Amino acid sequence: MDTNAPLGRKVTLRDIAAGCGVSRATVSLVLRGSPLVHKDTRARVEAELRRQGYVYNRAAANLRRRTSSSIALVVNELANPFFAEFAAGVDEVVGAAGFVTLLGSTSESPRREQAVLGSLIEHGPGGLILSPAEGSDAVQVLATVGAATPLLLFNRELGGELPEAAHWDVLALDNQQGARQATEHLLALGHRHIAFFGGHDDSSSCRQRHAGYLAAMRAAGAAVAAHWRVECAPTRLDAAACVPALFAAVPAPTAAVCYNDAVALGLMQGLTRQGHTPGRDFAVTGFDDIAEAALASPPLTTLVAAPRARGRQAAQMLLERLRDPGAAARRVIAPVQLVVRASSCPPLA
Amino acid sequence: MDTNAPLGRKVTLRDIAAGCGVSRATVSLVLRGSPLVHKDTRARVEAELRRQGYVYNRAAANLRRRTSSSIALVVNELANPFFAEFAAGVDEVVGAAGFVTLLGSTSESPRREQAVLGSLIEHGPGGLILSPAEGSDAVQVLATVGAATPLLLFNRELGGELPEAAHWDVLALDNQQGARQATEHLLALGHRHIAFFGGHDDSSSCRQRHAGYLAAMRAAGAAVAAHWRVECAPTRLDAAACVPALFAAVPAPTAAVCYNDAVALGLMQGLTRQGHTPGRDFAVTGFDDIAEAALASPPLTTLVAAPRARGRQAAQMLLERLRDPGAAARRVIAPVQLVVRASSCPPLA
DNA sequence: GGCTAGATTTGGATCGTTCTAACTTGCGCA
DNA sequence: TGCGCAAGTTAGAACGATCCAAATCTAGCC
Repeated sequence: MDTNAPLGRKVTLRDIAAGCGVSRATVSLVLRGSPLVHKDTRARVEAELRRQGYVYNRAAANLRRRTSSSIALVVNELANPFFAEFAAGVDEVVGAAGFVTLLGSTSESPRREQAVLGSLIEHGPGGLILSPAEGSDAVQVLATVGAATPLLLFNRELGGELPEAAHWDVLALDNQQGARQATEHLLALGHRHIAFFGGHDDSSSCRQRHAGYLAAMRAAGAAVAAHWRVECAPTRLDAAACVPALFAAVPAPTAAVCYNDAVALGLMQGLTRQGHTPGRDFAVTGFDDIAEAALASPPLTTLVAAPRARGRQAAQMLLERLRDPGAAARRVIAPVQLVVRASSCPPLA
Repeated sequence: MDTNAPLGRKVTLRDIAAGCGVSRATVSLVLRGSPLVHKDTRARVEAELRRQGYVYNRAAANLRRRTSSSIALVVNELANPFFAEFAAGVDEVVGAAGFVTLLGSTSESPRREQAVLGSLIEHGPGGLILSPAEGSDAVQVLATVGAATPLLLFNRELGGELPEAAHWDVLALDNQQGARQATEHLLALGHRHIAFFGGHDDSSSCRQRHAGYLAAMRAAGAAVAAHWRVECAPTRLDAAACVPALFAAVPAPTAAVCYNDAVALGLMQGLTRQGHTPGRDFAVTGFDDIAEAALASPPLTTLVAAPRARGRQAAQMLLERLRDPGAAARRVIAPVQLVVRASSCPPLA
């Protein structure tokens, strides 16, 4: 191929047609594997395609056919391993379906999210998977995405007033049930003084997890002391710094359900610094099962959300929506699974 | 906006033009902020754009202008945090330049790489950033990418025979210099018996790192025993299993430069199992500075490659290439930086 | 040979935008 | 009055594919 590439002008249908004495229409049919063209013609055209090194211009085709061959994926933070896995899962399915993934990362900034959405939408994706930035507004998002592009929300809800006719699909994690499982696990081990540690209550996922914790405590008839709820930024560093607050009053907790793994790791670090030994005299659970969770010492009991599988699932849901735009909006809550490791010990006798 | 959206037909220039009694050309000029249109006309058109909820069709524009507004990014494994960071860096710069990122992940399979490249290239990206899968072939890659799309290789070389007129840009890490720094650091601490542990010599990055180690040893006049080179798969598990080989003969090493962090963590695990205490009676260095490195016990001395910055750099290089397609091919070797942590101790007295 | 059914092929319009070259105006000035 | 010029505006042909309806080419059959 490429034998006489003019270098600069791309090879088009017209060149191929001219090159083997058929019409553009015929070449187009060959490209799309139509049964209408004669075997010999097809062979001749295919040879010419190879000879000239033709590459299909899908944008032109999409323009004419009024179709799309891409899916946009906007995540709040691609560098976060959780979302990287998610993106990998999305791309896997999207690619297998013959679509291409348009990527955007928002760094948790609603302003950047608006810009990214605006830019992506101009490329006419067939659908959009969005893991909203913290604090992004439903009305604004809908305004730039428009009603024509199917939208699937992952992991978080949109903030602000919901417009009346808001219809999009949702794939969320079962935060509440997950935190409840973790709490029940600690209760079953014999703990009664269990804290809920980390995160901020203005994040919806944190509220849901906290609610799950409270539900489990209530169901077990366990009292909850006010100082057992310690808020902090969802980072290892801030978590470690906030540990003293847990022991500021009596009764001190003997275990903590953490907002997520980062916080849990920070908590364990802070505990060690105070002379405690997590996994021996204090039980800890996390959420997410990030890579470090299994490697920490002690290894962290946590909830696995299987982000890659979630990515595949999200892509699948969106593809189904493309097939049937009229179907009712779906709301899928994916279960999470408790993995018990050494960090969740029974209370000291 | 969106007041009377026909739902199904998208709003085009023609609709706007008709809606406010000007020609398509004028609307087009307004969209592109041309100074040619009269202030009042512009205002009228802009109002109509908002009223009808117009969204720009960049694909159509690209078709006519014969330009592109996307950059393709193909990585061998997006779920790997190193490449996720890299991708985030790429997207940051690509997005800021008004382009969109087309994403593809190959799962280290040259076959999938071919498929992904073929699919992406049909969308006519302005350029392509590729971190090749292990074992992907130069001739094949060039055949599907074509000569028209600028190519930037990251992190790895392409295998196979290089075609005569192979011109692409390259951004690589300074593997050799990095390993040399690590080795010199151990030498400076007083070690003389230093092993090179892990990786396979058929990977180019491993060969480069090994060469850096040898150069440092040679420069210091330190002898190198044959059993100090232990090959293993670049995984924690296999590394831990191969530890005994280091001590199979005398003199036993007192330190090891490892192929990467995964291997280094495995080595430390294996050492502990054998009754050694890494960071006290055996010094270890890694490569990559993965997230776990700082959290391991002891924290791992390693080389940071700053993948996010590399992503930004790669995107920048490609954008420069788009601006000046004729410039000579560039080959940038990004330096890596040694971070000293507790795993690299001086030899026991 | 004329006629028809089926198999192939094709010209020209079209998708939504931009580009080119030309077309209006209005105004100042000889 | 007529002319040139600048400022605004626009018709119509692209870009590279697909769709549609119509054209062409077989055979087969009476």
